[in-house]
Amino acid sequence: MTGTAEWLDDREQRTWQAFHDMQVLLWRRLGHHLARESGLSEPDYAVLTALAAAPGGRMRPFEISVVTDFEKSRLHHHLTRMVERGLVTREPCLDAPRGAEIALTAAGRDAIESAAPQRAEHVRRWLLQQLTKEQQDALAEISEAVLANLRAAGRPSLGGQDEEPCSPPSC
Amino acid sequence: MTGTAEWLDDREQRTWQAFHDMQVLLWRRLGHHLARESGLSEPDYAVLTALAAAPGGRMRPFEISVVTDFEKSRLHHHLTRMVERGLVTREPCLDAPRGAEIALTAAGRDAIESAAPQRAEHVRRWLLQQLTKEQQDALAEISEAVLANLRAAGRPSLGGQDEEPCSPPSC
DNA sequence: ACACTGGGGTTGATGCATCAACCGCCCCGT
DNA sequence: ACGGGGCGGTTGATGCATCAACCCCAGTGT
Repeated sequence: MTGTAEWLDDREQRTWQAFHDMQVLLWRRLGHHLARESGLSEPDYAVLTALAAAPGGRMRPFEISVVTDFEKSRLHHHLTRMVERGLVTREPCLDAPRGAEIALTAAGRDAIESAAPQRAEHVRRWLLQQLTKEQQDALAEISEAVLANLRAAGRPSLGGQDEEPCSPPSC
Repeated sequence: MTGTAEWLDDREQRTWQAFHDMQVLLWRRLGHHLARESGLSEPDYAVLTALAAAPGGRMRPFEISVVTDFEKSRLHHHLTRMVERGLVTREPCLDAPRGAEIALTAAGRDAIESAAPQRAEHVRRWLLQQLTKEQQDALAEISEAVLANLRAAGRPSLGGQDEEPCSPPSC
């Protein structure tokens, strides 16, 4: 189609395969430890982290969705489950008629404060400690490069050009 | 506890944050493209790839679970959905009483054969082309190092030592 | 004044992931 | 011959992710 080969060459294949497998296993491991030791899921952790950093432990849902990068619907459903478990409360927003406000409960703050150091330890143990300092920096640069490209191509209307969010040659 | 600081230092934090965000966005992008262009999910793709590489397009479920690294239960549920969509069939296994056999249908083979080149293109476009060859190799080495550690610690009874699958100091 | 649009939020349906328990059968030890 | 244990497979329950549609209100244009 676009003149590219059908599949990946050896170097590409090795990189992709290793990256793919590593990533799957790493998330699984981190998620399991988080759940077993803190009773929190990854999205729980993301939401609680955002709330804990906010003044008063309170945020509007759409603010949370910005920092966690969750769709509003996903976030709403997740908040509903978190309310049921007593981690947060959903209150009507005072200065906006149609708005809601999410507030951390005491249990929620306890949960995130006890989970955070464990999380740091796990990230070190399963990822960072396996790498030299040079590799850590290399991984940061790699990630930032890939991320920049993803974000650039994911926002069609931002730089002024009406670029396609799909693949460049033929979409 | 183990003498480690409570949270990550600046270098660690940068690496972790970038890696985390990159990974989330990259999977989202790849998954969306796969779904929109091929009508397949990531697990569909993994299962179909395994089957397409098997002689006759047939495998026992437990064989699939080995190569895809899916739990048997997850795999069973997923296969059920794939059967309903006509991608594979589930047949009683001839030479094993209690066993089943999964076979690729014509539709399943079409799906994977048309999806594979697109997949390769996406992996190149969103990951590999953003990296220099040195970075590709660095990412492969990083991934393999992390993966080796994950796999080693994930199998307590293999080297002879009864090692903990949890963090090393206190589990 | 009135239709339009857009943002914040909600809902329901569907598909995917995980856990726990269970069934049948084979193999092994005694 | 009989009792366990383990493996391949199945089931149901629950939580998470995604999509599409919808509601309400505010601001805007005309």
